[in-house]
Amino acid sequence: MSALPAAAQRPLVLVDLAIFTVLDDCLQVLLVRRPDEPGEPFANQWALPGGFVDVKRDATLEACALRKLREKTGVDTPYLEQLGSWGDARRDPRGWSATHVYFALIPADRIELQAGGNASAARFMPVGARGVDAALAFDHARLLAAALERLRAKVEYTSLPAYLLPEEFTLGDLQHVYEVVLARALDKSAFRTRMLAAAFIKPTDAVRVGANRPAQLYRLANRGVVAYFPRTFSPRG
Amino acid sequence: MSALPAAAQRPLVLVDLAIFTVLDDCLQVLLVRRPDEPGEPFANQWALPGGFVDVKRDATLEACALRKLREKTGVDTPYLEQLGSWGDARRDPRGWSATHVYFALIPADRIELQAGGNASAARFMPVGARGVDAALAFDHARLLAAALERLRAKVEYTSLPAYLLPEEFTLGDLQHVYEVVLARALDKSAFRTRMLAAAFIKPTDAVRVGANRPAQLYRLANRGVVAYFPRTFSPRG
DNA sequence: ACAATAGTGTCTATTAGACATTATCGA
DNA sequence: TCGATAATGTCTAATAGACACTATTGT
Repeated sequence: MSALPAAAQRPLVLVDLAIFTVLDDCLQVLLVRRPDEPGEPFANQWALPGGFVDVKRDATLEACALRKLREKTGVDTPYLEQLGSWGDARRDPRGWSATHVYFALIPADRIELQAGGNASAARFMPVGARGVDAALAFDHARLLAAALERLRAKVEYTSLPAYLLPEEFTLGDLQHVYEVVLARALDKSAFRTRMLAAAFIKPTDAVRVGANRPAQLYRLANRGVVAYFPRTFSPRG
Repeated sequence: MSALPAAAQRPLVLVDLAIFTVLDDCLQVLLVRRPDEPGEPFANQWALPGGFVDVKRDATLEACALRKLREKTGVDTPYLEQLGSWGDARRDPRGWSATHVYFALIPADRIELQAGGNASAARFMPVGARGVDAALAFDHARLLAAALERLRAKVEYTSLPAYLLPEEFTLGDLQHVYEVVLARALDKSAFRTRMLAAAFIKPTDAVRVGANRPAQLYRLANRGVVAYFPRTFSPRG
């Protein structure tokens, strides 16, 4: 049992991505259309972007995820977190396969969709309470469900939604993305106290003007550090 | 890029396990000694138990993890959670490899260590603030570090330590394992209120007698459900 | 002046932590 | 009676949520 598995006995290894953004006041996930070519399973169906690890090009799994992210969106350094891995004998008709799933958050204003490569089309699709409307290829429905569960759970007690915004944003903007992802309203006063106490944002020296009182602009104090709140948002908590 | 990778271009796929228990008032992790055989890297060094996925025997990654867990400990259904995956070109001298890491919690009283198979020895080793004393094979030191970080973080706001205890336990026992894993003392009154409010344990109709007032025995209300507390344990929080 | 959003203040119910007190057993 | 641990009660400081109120812009 300790011997190296014969090459033919090795599972297929893939990386898939759940890339989220907030567009039109709605949480959306990036999907690509499967190519319609001989030997390609699930032709023309929608799927999460991803594919095989290339041992020649990808030094690490994360590098592979970043490469695929860049290829699809043109974005270089969003928030990227490993979600988990799924592997079994039946999820891909081409053989025993294991996929490493990452989830990414990117601001809508930085996206430049690239439909090239293996995908004949790429688009963001709105996410409802139970996922997207389209049927997804492979087991991507459950991968997406897991990504959504993780995202919605973490939004309750972390600063993750800040990565869905442009570099500069107001506290109103921030509250809005929280409310979009959580699909419920939050109290303004409590929200502001909480965000400022967590100290993961710092005011810039600019304000946003409009048909109302100007709003202070903020930016992340440190893009690499996610803030964890000591409690959940839950009402009456 | 969409073509199936040639068999020789496929990464090696492994599963490794961080199996924790509390023994002698100390958090411990199961390690195995690498075999001293030709072609086996890191001969005689300590490592996390694990090995190649066997596409003939393992229907899924989790089934593979459970198989290895059973082979090493004789235990069938402890707490098992996927930690994440690590894959790159250099972590294993035998080639580009990706390992799926699981972490398990098991009660010390159910363990029957099995040293057979690929491992010439297996033992629990105490875990300090920065891991174990021994040097570990491969990149297992960082895998263990990640497992410890996850465990210690989750102990702050979940019922995980209950899986380190026998089926029946007192609130005193429970507080003790929390204190061992957190390496700090907790207030008894707050602890009890919190555990009972979370309602993941239910009293049995038995008590434990001793040289003091008898203690109510509890058991998990539902072994499959982990309780999440609305706050962290942090003092003055 | 008014609409609109930004930002702050006040009140209250809840609760975690600290610590004291009471309870119940064996020796 | 005493030692030991179980279990509960009391007090206080902190704070989240609810909501009212003030501030500052453009039109």
